Amino acid sequence: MKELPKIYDPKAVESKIYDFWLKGKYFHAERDPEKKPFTIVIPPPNVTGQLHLGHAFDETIQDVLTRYKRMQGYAALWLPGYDHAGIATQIKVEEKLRNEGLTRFDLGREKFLDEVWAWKNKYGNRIVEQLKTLGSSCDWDRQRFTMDEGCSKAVREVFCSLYEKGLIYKGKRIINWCPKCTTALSDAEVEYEEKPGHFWHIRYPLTDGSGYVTVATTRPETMLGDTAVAVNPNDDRYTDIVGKTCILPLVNKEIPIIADEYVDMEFGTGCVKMTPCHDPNDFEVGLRHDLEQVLILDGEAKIINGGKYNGMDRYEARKAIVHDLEEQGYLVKIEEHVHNVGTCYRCHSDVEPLASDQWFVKMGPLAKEAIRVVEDGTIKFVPDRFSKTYLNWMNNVRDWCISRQLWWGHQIPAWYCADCGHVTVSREDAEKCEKCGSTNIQRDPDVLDTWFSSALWPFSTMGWPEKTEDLEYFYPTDVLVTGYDIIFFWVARMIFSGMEHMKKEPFHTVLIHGLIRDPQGKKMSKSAGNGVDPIEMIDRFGADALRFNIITGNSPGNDMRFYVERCEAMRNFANKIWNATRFVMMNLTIDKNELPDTLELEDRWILSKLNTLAKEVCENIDKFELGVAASKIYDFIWDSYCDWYIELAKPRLNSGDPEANLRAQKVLLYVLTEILKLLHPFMPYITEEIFQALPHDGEALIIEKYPEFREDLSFPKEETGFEKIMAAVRAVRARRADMNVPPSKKPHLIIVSDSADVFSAGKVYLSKLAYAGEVTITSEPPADTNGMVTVVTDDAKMYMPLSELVDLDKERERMRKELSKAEDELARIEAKLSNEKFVSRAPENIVAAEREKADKARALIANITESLASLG
RNA sequence: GGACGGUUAGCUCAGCUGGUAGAGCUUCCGCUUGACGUGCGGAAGGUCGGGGAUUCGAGUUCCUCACCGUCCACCA
Repeated sequence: MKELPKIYDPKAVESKIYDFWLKGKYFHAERDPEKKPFTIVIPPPNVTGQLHLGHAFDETIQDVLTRYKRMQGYAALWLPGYDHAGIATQIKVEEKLRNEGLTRFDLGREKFLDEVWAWKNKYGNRIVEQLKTLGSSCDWDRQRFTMDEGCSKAVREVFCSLYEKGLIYKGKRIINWCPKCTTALSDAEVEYEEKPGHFWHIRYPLTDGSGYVTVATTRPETMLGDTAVAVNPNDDRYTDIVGKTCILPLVNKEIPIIADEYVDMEFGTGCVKMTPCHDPNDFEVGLRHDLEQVLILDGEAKIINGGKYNGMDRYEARKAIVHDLEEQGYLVKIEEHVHNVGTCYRCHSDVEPLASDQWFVKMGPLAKEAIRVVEDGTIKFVPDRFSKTYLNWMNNVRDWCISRQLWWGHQIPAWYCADCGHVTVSREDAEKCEKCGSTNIQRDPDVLDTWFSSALWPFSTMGWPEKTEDLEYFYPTDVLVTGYDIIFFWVARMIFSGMEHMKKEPFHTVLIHGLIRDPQGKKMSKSAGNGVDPIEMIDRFGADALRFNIITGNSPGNDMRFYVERCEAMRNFANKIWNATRFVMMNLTIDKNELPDTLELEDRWILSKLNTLAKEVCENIDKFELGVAASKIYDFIWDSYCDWYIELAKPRLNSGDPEANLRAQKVLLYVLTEILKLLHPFMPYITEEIFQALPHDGEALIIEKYPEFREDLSFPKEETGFEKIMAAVRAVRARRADMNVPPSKKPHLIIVSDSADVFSAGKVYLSKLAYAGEVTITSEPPADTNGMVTVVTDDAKMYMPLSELVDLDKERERMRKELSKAEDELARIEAKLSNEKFVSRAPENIVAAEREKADKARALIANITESLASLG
């Protein structure tokens, strides 16, 4: 048998094993009518991005599920792919250009796009490779990109079909504008941050000189775009000035005073300046009152239409305007004011609300089905609470602004006719106006929101709009795994897109996980410099250790803190398995994995426990409790298999009895192999490596059958029987440790018990594990217990002659302590049992269990009392 | 303003359908026990945030309060 190194070295194994899987095409999912499909589409990472812990988290969960289902015999497809990430990628390339002293406008659209594609080709493979090092079993043959030909076709089809249905329209609305990215954003792309600011109270004189109105604002520069002042129609204070006009200071423009229900009489002065182009509410009021619209900011948030302030940056203008207002006596007061400022989710610049002509998706009709499928349980969120988050958003969803003033992305398929003004929206590139036939047409320069294409991901990746066999077989997908931070961006939009275009939900389960945070609980970010590089973790501890760390440290939907020490602990776990294997292999003479005909007590014990484990693991994975499943495997391997079963096997292996030796080998190998199967989805590399080194039938662990509960390997009686021996061993060990008896000292062990048969069967193990010399099982305590240490469990009294070590006083004290502990326990149980109501109302089995506990406590007390008496 | 999550051993977290608590790391004691010191054996450590209710019985259900956190909405 080949010799394994003493310490497991993931580096020597992982890439080799990954290549082995690739060569075997195990990741490739074939449509197979004999099998049930199981499908996951990857949340496409940014094509030029780098793997961070968030990805590692997300991908590990998906890989565990995929490998599990694959081993269960499903045609398991994990479909990989990447997102073009419009803004993020364009920003990066523009940054690179800026370092060369260029802007995208210097290059022009076409050349700039060449640059981005070059960038994509340069960095696009990095994240693919990183995903592979993690062990991801994606079907790389089906790799997709949101801007590849097929996905682009899907985008085009969806845009046109929604346009034809009247669900996409172009219109002038207040949108969120990022002056740094110089594009419109959707509502979802705005992040609100609480920032300290001011409330400036400004006086607008009435034109007739009869007084003035005072308005308050947090953005004084917007006054340049004021076209009215509004009051509430029911506000008695202002009834006489409604219909009058006032003079807009600094601008010296006459603007009307209007009445509108929108104004809250209780708030501030009850007078509100109306800036229709820079506030959504004012925009609505403006439409109702036919107010003039004055746009005062350009794309970079510099002042336009603002007289002497033109060309100033918005913050510069704010300062200047406040200064001028104060100087000219219009500034009444300044209050400190903390308010929420919208910022761009990409660059975190303050977003400006401004009126702009943009394309929108009409959400009302689409939301209806999207709400229904979650309400009626067609789509389930795990944990369930996120369905509430989702529904709340979907119920209040506003139209989705989908046009972006970028170049990198899917260009909007709309052509404007210079002659008749008609807009031609078309699946094929238009040559002429569909209405007047003019060739004097120009394509809309804008591109679509990145999320517009990711919304189609579950079906665009399978060939839609063509009717493909893949779609037929693999759609709808099964589980969508993602973080709660992109429920609105992505999950919501996939759901309504799936319902609208496929008439079928895109997945039945949405498994939501939390964020990985740093040890202080802070969000990891590049700017904070507190990020941990998963690749470095893989390098230091192995991918299996990283994966196991992530999976076990977490429960569904909750954030987790990342500790490098935990990776270390999991590496140790991998090493533990490695060495258990080393032990098994160095004792192996068989070349076939099969259970022996006869099973000893301890064999039945471990097999029965293994059987229960398989059941529990499957149950927990099925309900997406991956962390629970993984820890159960961990405990079984470390405690049951390594610390107990291997130790138990040693006497048989060394017994000199070839039959006994053989049986032990067989069970050792069998259980180890089952462990590898159970663990494989979580720790794929080391398990496959070991599987290959052990005698095995199948060609690869990755396609072995996942263990499940087997009635014929369930031995509950032997399990409890063996626990008695374990309890005895533990008790002896504890006592010896307490007395500082070294393992080399092996006294005679006399066991007095009613369960003599069990102890007799375990005699050899007692001597080995409890460091005993001779072991005697008897029904009568020794006549002379003088100088003997007594150890007591529920089922046994044990005596060890260790006279030279026995301090009688200490012994007595200890026994009294144990006695009083046992008596307290019994008192508690008896109190419970003497409670009429408990006995009458508690379920029978619970009462019986309590009675049994009481019996045990009584036995223990009797044992201790007896032993105490024998001490004299 | 609304919704949600958290509050359990020194630290980080488990604890599913109610029957007086577990793990990892840390700490302490001991061990060349021929797989593993990335190890073995043992020990210490918790009035499960406060208060109330339901129940024979509540980290576990309900109400309430406090603190921490997240999301959504947003009155200029």
